[in-house]
Amino acid sequence: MKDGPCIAPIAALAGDPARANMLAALMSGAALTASELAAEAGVTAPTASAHLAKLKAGGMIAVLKQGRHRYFRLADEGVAAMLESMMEVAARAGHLRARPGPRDPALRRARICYDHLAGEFGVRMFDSLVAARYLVHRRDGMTLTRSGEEFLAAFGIDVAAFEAARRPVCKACLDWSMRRHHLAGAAGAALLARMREMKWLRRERDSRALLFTPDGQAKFRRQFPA
Amino acid sequence: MKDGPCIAPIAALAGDPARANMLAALMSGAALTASELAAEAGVTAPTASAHLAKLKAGGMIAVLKQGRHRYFRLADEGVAAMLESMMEVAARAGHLRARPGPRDPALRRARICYDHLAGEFGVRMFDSLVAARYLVHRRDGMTLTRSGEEFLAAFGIDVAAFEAARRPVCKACLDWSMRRHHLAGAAGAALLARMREMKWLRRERDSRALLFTPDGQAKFRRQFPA
DNA sequence: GCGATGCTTCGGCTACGGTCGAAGCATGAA
DNA sequence: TTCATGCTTCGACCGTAGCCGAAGCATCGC
Repeated sequence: MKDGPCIAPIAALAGDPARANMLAALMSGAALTASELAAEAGVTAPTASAHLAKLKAGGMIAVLKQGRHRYFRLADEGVAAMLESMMEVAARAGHLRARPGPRDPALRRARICYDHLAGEFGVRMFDSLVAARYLVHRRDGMTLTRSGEEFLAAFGIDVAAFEAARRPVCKACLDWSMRRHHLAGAAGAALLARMREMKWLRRERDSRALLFTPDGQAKFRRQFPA
Repeated sequence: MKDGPCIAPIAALAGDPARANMLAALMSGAALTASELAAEAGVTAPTASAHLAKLKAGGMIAVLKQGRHRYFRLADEGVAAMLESMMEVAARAGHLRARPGPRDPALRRARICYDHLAGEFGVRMFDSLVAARYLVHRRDGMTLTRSGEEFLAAFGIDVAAFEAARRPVCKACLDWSMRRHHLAGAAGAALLARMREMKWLRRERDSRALLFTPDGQAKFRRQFPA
């Protein structure tokens, strides 16, 4: 079995935390620049450059030169499928790990994931948006529908700003506590920001937990019916 | 995206060559002992022990104690699916990598893969055995049929010895140069051993290439028609 | 009981690979 | 042209993780 397609070098590519973060960010299907990926991975530009060169050499990502930017995306469907299956295994392992200790319930209910809402509330919002067809699944990710844009605008969000930002508008992010999806991307971030603006919730000190006010919770339930 | 199931530790487990070899060996679906896996990975017992402990901790493999042996197998279908998808990506990358430089043609034709025949000859033998229904696909691997056993016996192989050995009799091994399967496992090893015994081929010095004699090649073609 | 076998733990060595700062190329803007 | 931005290359540092030999536990066979 020394022959066969040896998975070690491929797996090793995804095995580094910095590269794994980059790949996870690219799972949205969007093409991101080297700088964006560096920020996503939490490393400096030189380090990111080295990582991206390796991912490229390993056939995991494809690059598109455009002006002085370099956009990176996953090489093909196969790579995306592989990452997906890794997430499945990781989620299962993580799930089992979470089983013994009933983790902080506040974190399970609502927490901040990078810059958007995760946990039970995050999953509920995601499901609600999908049920209302404000958000639809597309090849390679999620898309905001016309009615979805109107909904966000009515919610007090500057939808036009999404166009300006290079960041993907909608991104489904797998929730480690629920093993379901919640909304990431620019829209996910904007929704959380708006909720904080309206004082529906506040961030707990020194924690990623988000605490809803009674009033905020009621309004959330009305806005995002199960 | 800091949340989500983080794939890095999982991928890192499969990213080490020794562990990758172990996992690949377990892909047959069989349960193997620590010693067997150590040999498969080409490391000493202590090293293998450490690797297996890590794989276990990561939820990739399950262990079954039986007497003074410890049998290891893949934890679940999800892990197998993940490894499968990795092999797909690896094969694709390997294929592309092989494209530019026409690699050593002798290696492409016939080479030793661990202890069995790989390359064009290996694939041809595999296809021929399948076409004759000496070998059939089953859930989780290949099986030698009754007529297949008779065929091997007529070829001069001690089929009864397969039972004694704990090693899986038939195993399909993906060929990196052909991107097709060839036969591994005890039967694959026995077939190659018998061919060497009959002087159909010899191993090239300091290489994994196998050189067929003109006579051996003719007999091979007759024995394993395309 | 006693040795043999299978596996694990321990200690120490080594090397590979990730990391960064500084400098070097490109490309686009002024 | 000249400057600014985006990215890469270079050089050096450091930590982690793989590796083995020897010794230590278990379990089995006699």
